[in-house]
Amino acid sequence: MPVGGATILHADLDAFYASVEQLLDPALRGRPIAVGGGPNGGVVLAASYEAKAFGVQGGMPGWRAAKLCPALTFVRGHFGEYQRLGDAVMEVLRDVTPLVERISIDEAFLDVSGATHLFGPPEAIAALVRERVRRDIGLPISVGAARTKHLAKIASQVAKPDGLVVVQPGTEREFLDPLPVGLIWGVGPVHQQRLAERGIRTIGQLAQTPSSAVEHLLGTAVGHKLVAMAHDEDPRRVVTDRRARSVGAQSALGRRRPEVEDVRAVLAHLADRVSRRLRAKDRAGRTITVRVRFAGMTSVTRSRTLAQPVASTLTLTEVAEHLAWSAIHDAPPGTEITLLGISVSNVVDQLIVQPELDLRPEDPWRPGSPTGSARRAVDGSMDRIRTRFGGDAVGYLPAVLRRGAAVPDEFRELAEHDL
DNA sequence: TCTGGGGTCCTAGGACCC
DNA sequence: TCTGGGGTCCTAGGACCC
Repeated sequence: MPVGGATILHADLDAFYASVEQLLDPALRGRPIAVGGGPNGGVVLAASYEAKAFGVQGGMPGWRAAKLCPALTFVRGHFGEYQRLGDAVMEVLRDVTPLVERISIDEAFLDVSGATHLFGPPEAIAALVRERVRRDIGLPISVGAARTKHLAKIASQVAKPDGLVVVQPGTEREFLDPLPVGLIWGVGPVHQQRLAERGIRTIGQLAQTPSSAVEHLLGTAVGHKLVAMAHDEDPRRVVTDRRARSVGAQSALGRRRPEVEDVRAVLAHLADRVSRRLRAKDRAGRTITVRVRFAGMTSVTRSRTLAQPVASTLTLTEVAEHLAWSAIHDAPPGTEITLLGISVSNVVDQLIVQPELDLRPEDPWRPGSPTGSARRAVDGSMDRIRTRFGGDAVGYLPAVLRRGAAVPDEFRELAEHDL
């Protein structure tokens, strides 16, 4: 148990992808750069601080970024390097304590309460981590230290770029009160707007608002949580073995009229990616959700929960196809689609193979499709070939996806959570 | 010129059960 | 004949995060 001291650290690499590019190519240092996208299309995945100064942000269409910052240099990502360097940073953190909770490629919480006898007080540990990451890896990293995860995370945001902020116990209120509510984890543009309409802009103002009023504004659970955060009540511990509760894959397609063969090919490709990840970890899921985005950015989901967990490519494809067409048929005739996605939730361990597919007649499998054992045999041999010869040895990228601006698989993998 | 891809959690209504 | 309250699961949508 932490007894006092700002023993929770939040370590967050600064503009990670962009910093890696500047590390790899000295000519890019000190210049506004964007990873991904381009002046004619695609989205910016990350921007250097020099680019952020012009208002360029991740997720922004490339043409808009180029307009904001005419001198912007677009670079293709070195996704393998991001994975390698992100992992290396985590090893530096684990040298300090095993209590590291990685929450993304470039970000982690540390509980250093057991490390102070070796390395000194939390502020010294934070400084040490920053120095080692800079010296051994060459990347800038910001660190926040506080008594809770929530506050440590806010502190690291305040510390950016390349800084260290320690919230000493007892000084939490004076630190939090003047900060904008948007710094609270879980407060995005919508909540911020709704709070602002009631005159609530700072965390201090939020802390002085009755919980019931905020719950009325944002819903019971969200409101309750936010007020607790504003009061600096955060019971969460650092958890080292987090596992994903769902696994999914999606692809933007550009605008197209939905055609049976296209839809089937894309869904088969997505189902293959999802089910391979499940099988690799001996897991399976009961709920299958399909997302269809239509031109105009409106998107709908259709889901179905099966009696048995599934992890077979073919089953997933068939259920997904059924769900996708149910969504498409509910849209006005002639509507174009721009994205298809599949997600599997209600995920469970499945060390023993279930008789997945000897199914009820009302289930939507096509008549004459393979039995459960045939499906397992196909998946099994595909998985073995891929293990031997690499992921691209079998399977194919549908022509529909090749025509669009498909994102490289290495980039997808960066965002995957451990199953 | 027209917006990526991976996730988490919450809400509300309906079905169903006891 | 009319009626309660609690709990669980499922579906669809939405806000948010990296």
